[in-house]
This record gives sequence, structure tokens and C-alpha cells, in this order.
Amino acid sequence: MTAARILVIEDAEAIRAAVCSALRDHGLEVLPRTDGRELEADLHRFRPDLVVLDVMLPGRDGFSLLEVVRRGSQSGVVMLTARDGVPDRLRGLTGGADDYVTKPFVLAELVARVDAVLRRLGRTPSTMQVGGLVVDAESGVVNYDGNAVELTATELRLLEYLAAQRGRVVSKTQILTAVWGYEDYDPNLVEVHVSALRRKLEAHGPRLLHTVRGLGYVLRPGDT
Amino acid sequence: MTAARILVIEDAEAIRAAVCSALRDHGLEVLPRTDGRELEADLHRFRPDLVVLDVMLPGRDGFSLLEVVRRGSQSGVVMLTARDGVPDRLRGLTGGADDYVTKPFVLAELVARVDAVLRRLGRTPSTMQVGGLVVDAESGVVNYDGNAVELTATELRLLEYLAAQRGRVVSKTQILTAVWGYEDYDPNLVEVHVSALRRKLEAHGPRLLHTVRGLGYVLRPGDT
DNA sequence: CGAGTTGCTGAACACCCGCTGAAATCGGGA
DNA sequence: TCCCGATTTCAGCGGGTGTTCAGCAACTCG
Repeated sequence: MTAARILVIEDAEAIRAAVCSALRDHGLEVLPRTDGRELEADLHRFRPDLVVLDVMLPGRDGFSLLEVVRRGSQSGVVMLTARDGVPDRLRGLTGGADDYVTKPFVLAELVARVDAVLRRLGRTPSTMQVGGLVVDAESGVVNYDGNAVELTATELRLLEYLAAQRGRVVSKTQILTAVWGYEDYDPNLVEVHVSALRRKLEAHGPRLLHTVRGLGYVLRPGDT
Repeated sequence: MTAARILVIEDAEAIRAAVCSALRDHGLEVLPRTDGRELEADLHRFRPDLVVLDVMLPGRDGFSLLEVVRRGSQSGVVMLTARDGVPDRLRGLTGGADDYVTKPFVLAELVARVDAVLRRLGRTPSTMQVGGLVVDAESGVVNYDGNAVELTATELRLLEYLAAQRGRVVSKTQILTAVWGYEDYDPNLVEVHVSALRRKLEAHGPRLLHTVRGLGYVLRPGDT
């Protein structure tokens, strides 16, 4: 399966960079734009599966761009809205979008919502498989070698992240930002949860979650 | 089954956006329009199963558009009427709309009526089944393991939503917007009604409505 | 071989989440 | 208007969870 394509339209440099890199880390293909001037062309050439769209843009605002997207493609849309300034009751009305995220937001949340929309649009399968492990993000069900495994919410988020990065070594720092949204934090937090995950998973099968000393962890079937 | 297609014609930006977003959240495919200028073309190309039509539109009014819809398609029609002015209602129904909703309306209500019309048109099955549970949305009859279950209106709406999302974890926030139309509200409201539902359902059978701590609820047969 | 670093895990604990009984409020009919 | 059921609010209670901490094990490098 080829990676889903995401078009990101956001004028603020820092946010755009952070969002794009988070989505890329998640295995998605990303096209960054600072405005919607070439939107039609982008839709046509890049054929995004989903558009991440800031509401506040210089020039044309996000809503009119949303219309353009709707008219010109089947893409999903996730909007970035500012929390302050807009009354709460209007927040639900910021739509026509498939989902929206209010600033300031945690990157992990945006990624999760993008994932959810892609899933709903059928663009992405909701279950991931690594060795004998099956993780279904939609239903929250985890199976290892045929046995149902009960996980807590954080354990599930952690496992989903590791499964999405299957075969790749991820550092504790990366995990902290992706799963918790923390920038600088005690790595032991990760170690504790990894420990818990192992206890629950490997009660039903062989080792899966490997430590790479000095670097981080990998989710990979096999003993190496 | 492929999702039903809904054409929404409404000039007021905020309302159109809200309606579209609510319908999309409900799993329907939506095409938004601000006026009826391209109605014939839309009917022909998009082939909507149902049209949501505002009565008050700039230019041609809703009734003449209704005629166009009737003439050019088999689509159902739900009209949005300004106030509960009796003349409007009569015209809407005698004009052949399948249902109408008076502004201001709660999103959940519009969605429910759209659903009802789709069912009546045979576009959507009216009964849903999950394990030993059978919910007939049209008649409001609920059966669990052969026993009739008496539910209040809210409990029924809640159960219908959960049944439509069967096997998927839905957050209390999602439930609040889908069932109540609330954007930001006390999750305890959901908990109370879930509690009531369980008391009535699980008097006649095994657990069905599972809590996923930190994430939400799932309707799913089985003990896991 | 020893010191320092990195990773693992059991235990403790504060906190948050979800559940529920009961009170308060709402709303529709007679 | 009153009444009654439905809905919503409130408060308290368990218990599950996330996080911290400390001690120990494993590994690296001098």
C-alpha cells in the first residue's frame, strides 16, 4: 500500500514545520504550502487524500478554501482553528470539515485525528499487523498470537505508535513527543510503559518489542 | 454498502457548514452548495439520495427548486423553513417535500430526519443488529435476546448512535455532539444515560456496552 | 577490573475517571 | 394550573491509571 498524501496549508512557519514533520514521522507523504494560491493546481497534481487547513490565512480565509477542496476533490479536510476569539458555540460550526483541531494543540492529537479521518474515508486500513500482533485502532482491540490483550489507554497509544513505526528504531525522545506531546522529559516514563506493554504482550508470545541500547526501541518480530 | 449522498443547498455560511459537518460525521457523503443555480447539473452528476433545501434563498426560492428536484430525480427532500409559519409548512409538504425542519433547529434533529427519510426511501436499512440486540430505528422497537426493552427517547437515540458505530470506540465528546448536538459539555450526562441503558439492556442478556477507560464506549457483543 | 551510564521493574501514591443514587429541573398533557 | 415521567445536575465513592522514585541489573569503556 502506498502512503496517504497530505496537503498542509499553514502560513506560520513553526507550526507548518512541526505539523509536516509529525505527519512524515507517521509515515505519510506531505506537501507543505504557506497559502492556498495554488490550491486547485495542488489538488489536481498532488491528489491529496486529506488537506490540513489553517482557518486564519493571509488573503483568502480557510473557509473559502474549504469550499474549493470540496468542489474539486474527494479529499478529507482537517481544519486548524484558534480557540480564543471564537465563541464556543461557533466552534462546532467551523466545519463542513471532517474534523477540526483547536490551537494550541498537541501534535499527537492532530496526527490521531488525521488518522481517524483517513480511516473513515477508507483510505487507510484501521488494523496494523506485526508478526503475530494485530492492533485495531478503531475498536481499540489488540491481539497477540490469537489472544486478546487488555491494554490501558496510554499503552494502546504507545503500541499504535510503535506499530506505525514498525521495524524502525525510535528514540525515547521521539516517543515522548509523539505519544505524550512532551518536549523534554524523563525517559523513565517511556521505560515504565514499555515494561508494562511487554508484560502484557509477551505473556502470549515471543519477544516483539526490542531494546536498542543507547538508541531506543523497535517493534519487530524475531529475536534479533 | 456505500454511503448515501446528500446535496445541501443553503446560503448562510454558518448553517451550511454546520449541517454538512454533522451529516459527514454521520457517515454520509455531502456536497454543499450556496444556491440552486447548478441544481440540474448537480442532480445529474452527484445523484444525491436526498437534498437538504433551504426555503429562503437569494434568487429562486426553495419551492421552485423542489419542483426541479422532483422532476429531475428520485431524491428525497428535507426542507429548512425559516419559522414555524404554517403557510410555509403547508407549502413544503404539499409541494412534496418528504420532511421539513424549522429553524432554529438542533443538528441532531436534522440528522435524525434525514436518516428517517433515507430509510423510508429504502436507501438505508431500518433495523440494526449487534449480537442479540435488534434496534429498529423506524418503529423505535428494541429487542435484546428476544425480550422487548422499553427505552426513553434519549436512550433510544443514544443506542441508535452506538449501534450505527458498532465495534468502534466513540468518545463521550463524539456522543455529545452526535446525540445531543452539544460541543462542549459535561461527560457525566453521557455516563448517566449509558448507565440507564445498561440497566435496561443487561437485565436480559450479557454485557454489550463496554467502557474503554480514557477513550469512550464500544457497542460490541462478547466479554472482551 | 572498576566506575559510570543506561535500562528494567516493583512499589507507592495522588489523581482522575467512571458509576450511581438522589435531588432538581424541564416539559407535555389533562 | 397541577402532575408525572423524562432529563439533567449534583455529590460522593471506589478503583483503575499515570507518574515518580529507588534499587538493582546489564552493559560500556577506560
